[in-house]
Amino acid sequence: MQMRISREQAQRNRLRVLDTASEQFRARGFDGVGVGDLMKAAGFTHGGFYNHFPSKEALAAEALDHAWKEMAEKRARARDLEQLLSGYLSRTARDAPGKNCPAAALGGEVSRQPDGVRAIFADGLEEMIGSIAALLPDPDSPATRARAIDLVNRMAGALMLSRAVPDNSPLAEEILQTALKSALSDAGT
Amino acid sequence: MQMRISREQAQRNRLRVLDTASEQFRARGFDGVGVGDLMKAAGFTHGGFYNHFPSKEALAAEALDHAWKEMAEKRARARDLEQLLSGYLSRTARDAPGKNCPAAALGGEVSRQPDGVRAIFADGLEEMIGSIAALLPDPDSPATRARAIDLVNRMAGALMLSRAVPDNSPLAEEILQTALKSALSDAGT
DNA sequence: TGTACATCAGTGAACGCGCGTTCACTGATGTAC
DNA sequence: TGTACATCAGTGAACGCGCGTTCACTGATGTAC
Repeated sequence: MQMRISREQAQRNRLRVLDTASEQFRARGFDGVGVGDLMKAAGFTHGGFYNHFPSKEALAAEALDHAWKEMAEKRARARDLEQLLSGYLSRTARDAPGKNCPAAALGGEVSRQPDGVRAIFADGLEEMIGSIAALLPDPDSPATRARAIDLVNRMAGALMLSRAVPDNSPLAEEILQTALKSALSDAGT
Repeated sequence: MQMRISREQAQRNRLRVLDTASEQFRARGFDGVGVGDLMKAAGFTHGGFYNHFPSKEALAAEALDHAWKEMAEKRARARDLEQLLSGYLSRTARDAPGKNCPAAALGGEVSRQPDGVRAIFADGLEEMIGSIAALLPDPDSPATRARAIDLVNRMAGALMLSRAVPDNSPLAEEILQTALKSALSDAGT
């Protein structure tokens, strides 16, 4: 039990809490994760939480932002739209909500969050739309933006619905496969 | 303060609690509505709840089923696919989650619910897919089922995302309008 | 470079509060005769 | 049809529990000289 950690270490600890929160919130929902659970999962006791964040709500906002940034990096790594879509609509992504798109995992709950959280959600979503448009032909046209929005709706919708339905059910699989096939053919080279 | 109501009245009261729960859960989420809140909103005190339902979880399952049935009736009233889509993807629907599609309102949370709830969700979703396929040309072909699934993904995705984004933001509007336009053109007569 | 003191990240007990659920009670309804 | 009694829908106080948050404390880190 060591106390009074160095400032660098404290910053690393803060980041660890944020990473953990970002994953846990997506996996269990904002209400499904307590401050105590969270700090324990990050390897701390609950009391220290308020050295880093003013409230759970403030953490929720920051964790959502963090999740979007992680997704943006992942998207930047995709070779092309096909690779991006088949990763997003994969069984692997379906079964790891904590490591994947916050829109699919938290969209429903975000609508009941305070405005700050919703604004951050909108920023991340806007960036997702932009990065998908960038992978389509004629990236800056309004028609392309519309196609990108439609793709995002399908992606988030399909991933969310596939998760809601019972695990390993044929419908769960069918939703993902159908969404991927339609998205690919609509976005066709 | 009158007690010991007639059996018919008791059944009507039960239904009132169920209606209220069905709306409140969609509007505020399962975790956002307490048994106390709910009974109060229905016009009762909390204690009587357990005369009608064994637990909040059992109510959640039944209320979800109830919501799906309500939606099925609404769909049955639609003249054609165009009318169905423009109602589903309207500002009115966006702003009244409690009276509209449980997939868009609760999909994310359902994935964290017990299997019973998820199975009921899947049944309702399956029926939604079927009733949309029925409005497309060649209703029974596998290709039509795929189109119906794709439409459902877009509908639920768009409604959820439009709600998550700040109220009255241009993006909220754009998501709905874009989704409606794309869905209509893909489903084109 | 060494010493003395202030700082503050993390600990864990404690807080008030709201939750889901239980229970003794009430008194009109439903039933037996 | 009338009377006596059992039933049970709804009430509201009470329960244990977990939540978000606070706080006194610890002791190594950071700083002043």
